[in-house]
Amino acid sequence: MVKQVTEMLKGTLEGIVLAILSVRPAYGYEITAWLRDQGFTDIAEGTIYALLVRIEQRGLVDVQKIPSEKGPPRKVYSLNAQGQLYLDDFWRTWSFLTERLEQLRDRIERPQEEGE
Amino acid sequence: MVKQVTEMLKGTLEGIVLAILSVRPAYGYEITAWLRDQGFTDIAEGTIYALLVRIEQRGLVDVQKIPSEKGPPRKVYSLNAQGQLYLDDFWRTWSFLTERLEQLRDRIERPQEEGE
DNA sequence: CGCCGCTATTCAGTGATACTACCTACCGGT
DNA sequence: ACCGGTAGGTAGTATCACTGAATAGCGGCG
Repeated sequence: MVKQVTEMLKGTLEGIVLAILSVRPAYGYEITAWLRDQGFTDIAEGTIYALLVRIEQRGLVDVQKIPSEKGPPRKVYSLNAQGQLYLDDFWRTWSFLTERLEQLRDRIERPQEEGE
Repeated sequence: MVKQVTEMLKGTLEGIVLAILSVRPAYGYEITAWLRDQGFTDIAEGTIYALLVRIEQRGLVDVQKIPSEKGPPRKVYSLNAQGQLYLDDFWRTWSFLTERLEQLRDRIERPQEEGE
């Protein structure tokens, strides 16, 4: 029943990853693990990698291949200037959405103020 | 460039419409107009109708055909018990997402507290 | 040595959702 | 008869996340 989060993540997950990369560069496996840690337990492995490929192709991130002690080399992504602009847009869009949703929720909780 | 809202609406728009219907019953044309009014200027006409068909088929709303003075009859949708349960789930999922995003934004704005 | 587990990435196919771009239909006014 | 506003509907497309794999490097255990 509750696959809502899957659909709600569309468009948002991208912003989340860019936001993570704005804190510091990271690679796919690391990001996935961190997200699971934060409670996004149902984010599939492949999802993050596909997303990273997309944002790389759009030129929002720079990539560096760095050898790992244990396993194949890591692709470390870092946010570039264009990515930062896109992230700013993301936060604006997100704020717009949250404001509208908050208004709706308020109206539902206080039906007498239905003034419209 | 800024089609972010389109992707971010996926999964969210459904909740928004259900939330609107929880305030009072409404019909498609009315909902679309209201959304445009609220700043969702790029929501296409057809989108809402398709969404209403979906939630009706899932049994989240009840439908009543009511004649209009000007134009074809309206299909007035109202949230039923199952829809209310689904809406509750939506708010839970939404809260989870906003909390995570707020945490992320806070961490970015205060990078010295990166403690993790 | 061979297998397993962990790290790390990639990919083809599927499903859900919103958009584009239309079409149908009812009504009143010119 | 036509047009604009009201009202609903649909086929095709694009995007995005998920499923379920495969590939590859490395270390440890029997």
